[in-house]
Amino acid sequence: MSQSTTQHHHDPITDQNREKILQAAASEIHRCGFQAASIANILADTGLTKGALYHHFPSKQQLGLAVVDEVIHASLEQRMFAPLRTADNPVDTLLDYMQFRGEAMTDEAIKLGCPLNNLTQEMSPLDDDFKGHLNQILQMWQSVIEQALIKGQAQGQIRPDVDCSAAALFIVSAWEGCWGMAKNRQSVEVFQLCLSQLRNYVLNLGPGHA
Amino acid sequence: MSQSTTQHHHDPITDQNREKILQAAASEIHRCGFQAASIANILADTGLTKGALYHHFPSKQQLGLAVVDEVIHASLEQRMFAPLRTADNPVDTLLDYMQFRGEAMTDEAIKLGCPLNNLTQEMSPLDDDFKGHLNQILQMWQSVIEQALIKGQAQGQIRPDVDCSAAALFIVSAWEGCWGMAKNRQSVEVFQLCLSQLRNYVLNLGPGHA
DNA sequence: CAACATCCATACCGGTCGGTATCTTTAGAA
DNA sequence: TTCTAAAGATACCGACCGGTATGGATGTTG
Repeated sequence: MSQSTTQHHHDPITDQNREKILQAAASEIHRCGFQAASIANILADTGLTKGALYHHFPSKQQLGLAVVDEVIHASLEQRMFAPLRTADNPVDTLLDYMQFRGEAMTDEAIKLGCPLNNLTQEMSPLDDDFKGHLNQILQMWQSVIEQALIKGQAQGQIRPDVDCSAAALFIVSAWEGCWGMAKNRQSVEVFQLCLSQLRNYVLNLGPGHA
Repeated sequence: MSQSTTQHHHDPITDQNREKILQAAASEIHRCGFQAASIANILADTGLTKGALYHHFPSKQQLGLAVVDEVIHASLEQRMFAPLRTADNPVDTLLDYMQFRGEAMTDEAIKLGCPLNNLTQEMSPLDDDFKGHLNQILQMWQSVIEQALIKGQAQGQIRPDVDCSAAALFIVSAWEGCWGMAKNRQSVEVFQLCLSQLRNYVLNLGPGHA
């Protein structure tokens, strides 16, 4: 695979058109959802045609799954999971990240909603492949937060009696719920207000809040 | 309008076919979402044809809005809003209702998700009419819970420093979030576990948890 | 050069969609 | 009975969908 840069087969590094299609698909899916996402619109954004798309992806479903893995999962991994894993003080890192996400949120992003949650709500009941790939991301997210809370317990920031697994499950759930509520209201203030309540929940996991 | 039972025009009481279409549409939308809901499938369920549907509803959008108002809103009003409004002890009523919903939840309902949340996530960015009608339900829900918390403050069950509006916003958000998470996992146990964490949040609004 | 695989553009297909025009049937009112 | 309008059935339309078959570039290998 990495024997030579002039290899005969599929070289993912220089595959620019595939990446263009992937990004356009991610944008279209984010706007319209997967089922309503139009192949024609995606191609219009890229300037390419169906020949290019169906050369790189065997079907619309596989394109969607590639968006899930290579765009959504990759973005969360880089922006959230990795920092939480390597943080010395993961609980503060989590709280800071929630604060940051609230402040950096834009009207457009609120209007369209969380890409992960959108696809989860739409596709989980319809397609087991989507459900599996999305589930993997959500499980990873929950796991990262659970480990952060466990590390917080070792550091005395989280009470020892807290069920870190259940708390992590709830944090992820409520986080997506905040996105969803703000999406309907189309208000970043609602998102910030809602997320600050979630911050309160996390703070209440600390000592002195028995 | 109510002058006579033998009136010449549209009598909503004896309009059975309209109700059949409405229920079939609610079911189809619940399964597939609004955009993917097929008029043909709805009519196949009822045994009627397009002539009947487009006699009672001017468009698919208006049919969808009727489902929102006359099925989803009406159901929540009857099963949740009204009991909370008239309860002597609305905080306990809320906690009991959360418990009840968790225990009475079925695999099928978890798989399909919350009808209100499904439509909210799908349609809010796409259609202002849907957004408005759904927003009205969510605002009502939040308001009912906020009033319950305020009444709880008067009864000493909720700390006086609690921001009941923000807390109600978060409760509704997290509630839908729990449903969404369980929808991906397709597990009633996840729903119950998640909702029990939300119960903990509400309990932490009480005295002795400063 | 010739052979070949990659990459992508074009034209086209069957199927489904929401919606409409037209007609028949039904039923209440005079 | 006769008139009238609601109620609903049928056939049909244009638009869009995802997918495919084909052929033409392009560039690498023998």
